[in-house]
Amino acid sequence: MTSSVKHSAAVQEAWSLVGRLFWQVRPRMLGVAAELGLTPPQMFALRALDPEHPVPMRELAVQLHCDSSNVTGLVDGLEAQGLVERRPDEHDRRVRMLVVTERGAQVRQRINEVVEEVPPALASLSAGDQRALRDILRRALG
Amino acid sequence: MTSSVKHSAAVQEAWSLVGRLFWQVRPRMLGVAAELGLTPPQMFALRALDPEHPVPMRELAVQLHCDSSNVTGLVDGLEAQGLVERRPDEHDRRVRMLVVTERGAQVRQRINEVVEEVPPALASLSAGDQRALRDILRRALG
DNA sequence: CGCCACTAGTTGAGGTTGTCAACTATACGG
DNA sequence: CCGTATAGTTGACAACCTCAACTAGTGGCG
Repeated sequence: MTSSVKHSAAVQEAWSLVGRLFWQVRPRMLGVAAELGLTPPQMFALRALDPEHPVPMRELAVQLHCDSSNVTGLVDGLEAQGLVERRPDEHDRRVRMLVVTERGAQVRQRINEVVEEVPPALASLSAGDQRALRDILRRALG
Repeated sequence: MTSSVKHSAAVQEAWSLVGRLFWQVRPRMLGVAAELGLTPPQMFALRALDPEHPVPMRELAVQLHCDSSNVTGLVDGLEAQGLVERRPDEHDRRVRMLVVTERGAQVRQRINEVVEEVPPALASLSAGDQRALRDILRRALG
C-alpha cells in the first residue's frame, strides 16, 4: 500500500541514523519498566495519561492505537497497583474516566525522567550542534 | 537506577522531538506487518537477518535482546511461512544457521522499503537542512 | 412517550509474545 | 575421558492483543 517515494540520500541516511538512536535507547525503556514492576504496555499507557486531565478509556485506546478491550486489561493492571482509578463520568454513565492517583503520578514522573534522558550519542554533541539539531527538528515538526 | 543527568535545554527538546517523530511512524510499521501477514516481532526478526550472511539463532537472540527460547518460536513462525530456513552448521552440530529464503528476502525488502520511508516531517525539510541533519547525526553516532 | 441506532466498556476465545527452568545434544579443555 | 559450558528446544505460566458477543446507557425522531 505504502509506495516508494523519492528521497534525497541525505535525509534517507539521517532517518536511518535516527533509527539507530532509538534502538540504542530501547534497553533503557525496558529497564525502567522492570524496575517499576510494570510491563512495557502498562508503562506506555500510564505515560499516555495526564494526571491533570482525566480522559475516558476510549480516548486512551485511540492514543495507543489499540482495541478498547485491550485497554480494559491494561487499566486493570494499573488499577491493581493503585496507579490509576476508574471514576464514573457525571454526564454519561457509560464512560469511565481514568484518573491518575498520587502514586501513579510519581511513577509516571519517574518514567518520564528516563524516557526524556538524552542518549549519550546526542549528549556528546557540541552545544552548537545541539542547538542546530533542535532548530532543524522544530522546522520539521512545526 | 538511571539517574537524572544535566542536559542543555536544546538537546532535551531535540530528543523529545525525535520521540514525536517515532510516534508518527509507528502506525506505518504495524500496517506493513499486517499487510505481510507477519506479527511485529516476526517482522523485526526477519529484518534483523541478513540474506547474504546466515547467523546462528543465538546471534538473533542477542540482536533482539531476548531469550533464545523466544527466538525458537519466532523462527518457527517464519519457517512455517517459508521465509527462513534452519540449516545445520558444518563445524558445530549444536548450532542452526538461519538462512533467509528467496521469498523471505523479497518480504524483507518490502519491510525495509517501509521502514526506511522517510516521514513527511523530515522529507519536507529544505535540502540544506536535510544535509545538516545528516551531518549532525553522523557526528553523534560516529 | 417509545423505538432504534449508536457508543462505552467488559468478557471470553484464540493466537502470539516473552521469561524462566529443565532438558538434550554437542563441544572442548585438562 | 570427564567435567563444564554452550545451542537450541520444550513446557509452564503470565501478559498482550484482536475479534465477536454482550450489557448498559445515550440520544434522535416519529
